[in-house]
Amino acid sequence: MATTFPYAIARSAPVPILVRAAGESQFRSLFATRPIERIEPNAAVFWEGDPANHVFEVIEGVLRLYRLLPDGRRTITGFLFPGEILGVAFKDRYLFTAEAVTPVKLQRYPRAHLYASLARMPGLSREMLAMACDELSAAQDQMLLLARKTAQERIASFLIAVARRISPDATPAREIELPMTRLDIADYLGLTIETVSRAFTKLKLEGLISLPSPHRVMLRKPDALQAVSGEDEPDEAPMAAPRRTVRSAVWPS
Amino acid sequence: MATTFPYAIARSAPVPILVRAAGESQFRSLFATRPIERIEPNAAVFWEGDPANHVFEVIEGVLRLYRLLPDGRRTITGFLFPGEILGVAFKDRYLFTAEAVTPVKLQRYPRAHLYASLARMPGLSREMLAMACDELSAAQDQMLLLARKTAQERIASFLIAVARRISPDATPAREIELPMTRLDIADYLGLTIETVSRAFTKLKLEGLISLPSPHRVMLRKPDALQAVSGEDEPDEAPMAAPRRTVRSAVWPS
DNA sequence: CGAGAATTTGAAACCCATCAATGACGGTGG
DNA sequence: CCACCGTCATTGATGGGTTTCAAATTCTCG
Repeated sequence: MATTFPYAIARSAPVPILVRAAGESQFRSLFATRPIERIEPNAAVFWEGDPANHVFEVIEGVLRLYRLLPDGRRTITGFLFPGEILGVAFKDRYLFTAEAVTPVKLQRYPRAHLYASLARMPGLSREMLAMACDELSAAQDQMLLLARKTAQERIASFLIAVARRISPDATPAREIELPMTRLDIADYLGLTIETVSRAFTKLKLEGLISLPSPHRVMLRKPDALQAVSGEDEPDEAPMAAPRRTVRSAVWPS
Repeated sequence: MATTFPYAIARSAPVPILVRAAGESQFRSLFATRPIERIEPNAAVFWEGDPANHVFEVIEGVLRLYRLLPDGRRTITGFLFPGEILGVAFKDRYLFTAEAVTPVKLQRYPRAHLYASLARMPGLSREMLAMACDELSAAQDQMLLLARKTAQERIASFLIAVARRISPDATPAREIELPMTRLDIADYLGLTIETVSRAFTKLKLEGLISLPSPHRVMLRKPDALQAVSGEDEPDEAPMAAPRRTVRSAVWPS
């Protein structure tokens, strides 16, 4: 399809948008009376480019959200856990494909109703903006991970993030389940399955984790894992790195 | 700072948020009466973690937005061009640092006023949501680029994206200026300056671009460039790749 | 228990990063 | 005016982390 240059850039065109978000909210109250639907593993909730007619709440199970390049290369932009919300698009088409990793239960709410609710519930749009912001923050974390972290750091970051995400309270879980396959993890972290596997093995040999089964991980030394993740201050920083930028004259004004 | 595990994950904590967006809008009308401020190259508009007290519109020049890992590794999450908007946070702190690449003129608007305006201007929150969605779409494109594209593909994608962005009308510019340094480009694309430079040279040798100067690029074969970017259908796809996922029972309902 | 799928492990190749040196500008001061 | 100098970009040589290709092993589930 030799699309001529100007109008091509296939994916960033008039595509849809977002999103995922969790929380207690006016938002979730919308779903109260909706029937629960079930999806089998590897079935899609919707495809990238589908008309974005509904928003969804995940009741049970895990979803993966992904985009593809035309030749099939895939990046998983995120996983969705119970309690999180999906499809709050503000374009008319979905930005990505959403598929079930495990058996999933979810509720659906029509976007048209959502817009009506926006008028009625004053806090709702604010809430949706906050959700979009959280999403963006996560996306930027992920960009930093993909652009600059080593394989080992990516895996460590991933394990820590999952541990925090699945635990309802403040203390991250010590033992986590990873329902997704190594391929899913690889496509999420910008690696191959072999590299993912080797990174797990290395962390295991170093005693930071153990793997009772491929889909179950015990975090034996969470703070050591945190250190490996690249998010900690490096030990040796005797003198602070000098800022290379100039303080702006703008801020004080 | 050996933060104990639970509360660590420094960056995704209660940090701030967003954003960038362009457009004709109610939004931009807010800035009408504001004085124009000037920033010199490499000076910061604000730092990651600063209280997010203002939103900004870029009048002239280019900004870079970036995040750092504690050890100094950097990822530029985006560049901001004239007409685009910055700092529409919905947390209380900025998510990233914003610095001038070139001499920049911008206008500032207090966020507190913005919230007041939200009540007065009904379309505004909708507009802001749309902006957040565009931003997210761009972020996901970038994730795909960082996770799965080769150096050559990244550079081609970047050039095409800039050509589209700087041209007000629909037809991308044939000749573009890149005010940012090779290091900025490298940190945006998850590469090193050497790899960026070699990719430019290779595209030049292949006749797809020419480089009158390091900061000026002529796109000689835009559609060939598009083909290199990885966003085109690969030539050889005699039979469509089989979908590996199952059509969901959910959608038709 | 058995079969296919998923994961792990191994060996080799490759792309990009790193280290190093040269070249091109742009601004400054003699 | 032009040599000097610092910064940035380019080019070269080498090395390493990850990918690719391949095979063995383990897991899962009917």
